[in-house]
Amino acid sequence: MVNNSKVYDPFDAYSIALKKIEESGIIPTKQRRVLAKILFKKGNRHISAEDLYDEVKQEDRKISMATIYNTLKQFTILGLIREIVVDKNKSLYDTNNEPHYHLYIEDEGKVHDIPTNNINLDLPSVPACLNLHNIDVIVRVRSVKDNKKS
Amino acid sequence: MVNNSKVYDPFDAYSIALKKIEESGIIPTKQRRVLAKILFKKGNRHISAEDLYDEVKQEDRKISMATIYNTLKQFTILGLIREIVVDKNKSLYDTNNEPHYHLYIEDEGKVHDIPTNNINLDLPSVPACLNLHNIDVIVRVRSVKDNKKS
DNA sequence: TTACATGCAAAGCATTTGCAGATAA
DNA sequence: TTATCTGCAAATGCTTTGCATGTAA
Repeated sequence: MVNNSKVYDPFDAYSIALKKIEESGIIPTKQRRVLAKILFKKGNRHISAEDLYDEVKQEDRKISMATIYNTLKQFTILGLIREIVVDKNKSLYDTNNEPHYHLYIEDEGKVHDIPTNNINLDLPSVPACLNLHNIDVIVRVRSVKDNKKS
Repeated sequence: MVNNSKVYDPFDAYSIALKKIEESGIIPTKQRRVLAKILFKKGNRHISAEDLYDEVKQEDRKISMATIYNTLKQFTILGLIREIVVDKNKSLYDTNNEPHYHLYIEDEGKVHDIPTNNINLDLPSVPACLNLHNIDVIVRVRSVKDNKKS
């Protein structure tokens, strides 16, 4: 018996995530709960697999990279997080489930959210033969101090 | 002496590209001209490094992958093409220099252009401390026939 | 008990790099 | 001639996979 039975709190992202995990049929193992806590107990995040690995270590635990990747994939399929591909060589995982877009500061490798109400995106309707999955908007910027050519 | 001295045609994308290459100071070597021809003589394209490699081979030539990657990077820096990262493990290079956004059909791995006049994107103004580099809009869709969950 | 999950190490794969030889001007 | 470029092979770095072991219920 897993002892994580707290009362479901519809305003707590971690609580919501745990509920979705349980409902989905996958087992809420210790690793999955630890990762969910890191992901959802600290507000909206844009976190890489390696960041997660390090944060687990900071809690004097250890979860293998294989499990971290597996879990990130499962959480993505469950709709708990969203993968954002800002750079060829690194995926970030976004815990913000509200519609929003991203400001990517290239020289820092950091992502910030842009609330949707600041953006007005009128798309032509998607053809009936296609299922809309996602709309990624990434505004790519560089710090002014970093004035390398174009 | 490189024998590619045709009259500059301001309406031909290949001609424009060659001119920019010459003006930039990099040498318009045979490899660079072959790649520029493939990129710009066939209308707007979204092509991967491997696609390019294969198309060169179809012309009974051979250009090494290292050179292809080097050239794509240089052309990107020169502003001749734009790198679009649709998927974690593959970059595509876009020869369309007009402002536009992308429709990405995930199960096919294909990208189509969405003309800008079909989209109305009102962004909050970028803070003065940042240089706007690019805005990527990727509309991710799946074929209806491909009805895997979520 | 048993299906499912984890973790290690190895594999995979796109991309980059080091460097010797080739080439443009 | 000489700076620049090319191509091979090796290296890199993120991510995935195979498989033996562990675990939740």
